[in-house]
Amino acid sequence: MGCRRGKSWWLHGSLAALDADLRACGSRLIIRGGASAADLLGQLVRDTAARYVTSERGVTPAERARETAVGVSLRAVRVDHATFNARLLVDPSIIERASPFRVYSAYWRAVEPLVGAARQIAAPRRLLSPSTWPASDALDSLGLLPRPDWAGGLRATWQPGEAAAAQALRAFVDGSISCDADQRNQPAADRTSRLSPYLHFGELSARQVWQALDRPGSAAQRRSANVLRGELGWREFAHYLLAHFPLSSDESLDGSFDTVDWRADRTDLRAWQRGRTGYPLIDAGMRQLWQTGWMHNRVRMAVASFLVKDLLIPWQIGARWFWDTLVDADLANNTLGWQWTAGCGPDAAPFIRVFNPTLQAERFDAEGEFIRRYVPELANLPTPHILEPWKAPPLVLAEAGVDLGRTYPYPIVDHPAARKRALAAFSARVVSG
DNA sequence: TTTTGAGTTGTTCGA
DNA sequence: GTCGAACAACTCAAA
Repeated sequence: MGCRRGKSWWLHGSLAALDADLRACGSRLIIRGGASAADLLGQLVRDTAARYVTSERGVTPAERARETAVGVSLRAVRVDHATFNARLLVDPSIIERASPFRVYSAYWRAVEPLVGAARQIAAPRRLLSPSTWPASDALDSLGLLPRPDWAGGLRATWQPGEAAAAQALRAFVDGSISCDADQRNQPAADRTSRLSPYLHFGELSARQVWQALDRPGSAAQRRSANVLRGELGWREFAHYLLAHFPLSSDESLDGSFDTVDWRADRTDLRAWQRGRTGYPLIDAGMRQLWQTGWMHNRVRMAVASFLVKDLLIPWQIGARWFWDTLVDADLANNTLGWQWTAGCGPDAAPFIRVFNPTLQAERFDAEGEFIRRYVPELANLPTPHILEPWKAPPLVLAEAGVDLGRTYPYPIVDHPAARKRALAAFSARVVSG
């Protein structure tokens, strides 16, 4: 099972849409590959006699290294290079502190008031063209589209591009924001914004979302909007953390987690990746990810907890799987999510957090609607039993066409026992000064 | 953005 | 009608 790179598929669509948008105002997208960004930009600047280059300011270590190299290369040919914070509500570097925040609530209390009411400037309708256009590689030459074509599930679910992003934002603000915050926790309800890939690819900015949320409404709507501002707050926090702890995408913020007696069980890992753990909510989530390149956040937490706690597999392995399969795979958000769930990162909880996959299903998918959608072999099981097929009476299973161990697996671990094993392994880790 | 188990209180039901 | 066992419902602390 190789990697899928859902986000490569997205990037292809995103670049195609950008090129179309640019062409509509008299410009076009130039694609160059095969060398470092610094060399390629140096070349392009010579080809076009450009005097000034601007770019978005990055956050990840790779982006920052690239910016430095580009800056050096452009200065050498006396071209100005300026970077701007376009990705975040608040630039992480302006938050002055002796030691960086490590807990979300304290971070957001300090940073939310700094989110200014930035003025929005409309995109220009016309762009100046050079006298001759520099050569561009074809978009297809980047090889971003999967071969063989497995992207049908993605095409059915998503439309990349700025226009689609604006539409998704409008639809969300008009509709889902008015719904009960509880509904947004239910994976079957489809009430989340689904804006994450647009935010990741810069087809939508956090400021645009922030402003869209800032509008009059009932008390319930304002509460709901506040919860969503908090989600943007988590996104800010994730980028802030990665900026301050550039190694955290690979290393636990709490080093004692390296001394946990992790398991490296490839069979269990594979069962998790394929959605064949025997826990219906976990399997539904993992299959949603595989089919659509996305997973509901509530379920992300549950499957991550299952991998790290129930299977005792290091969070980095799960993070890599998400990285390869999510269309919204974002280094900062992915890192924070996994470190938080593993408990080795930015979490103020004084206890080891272990999700119970059945309890989560009872709370957030009580009717088994989400499970039925992604685990069709269980679809005919009546409602209480679909959450715990291994406890269903043989007759009920037979009537639903479920043959445990054949059409659907028995649980690969017993959750209560796995929980105890995890708690023991975690408390046995070596905490050094 | 959690779960579990212990302890307490409340309810039911049969003798 | 009363008593007490059994169990459900609830709260709370600890991991």
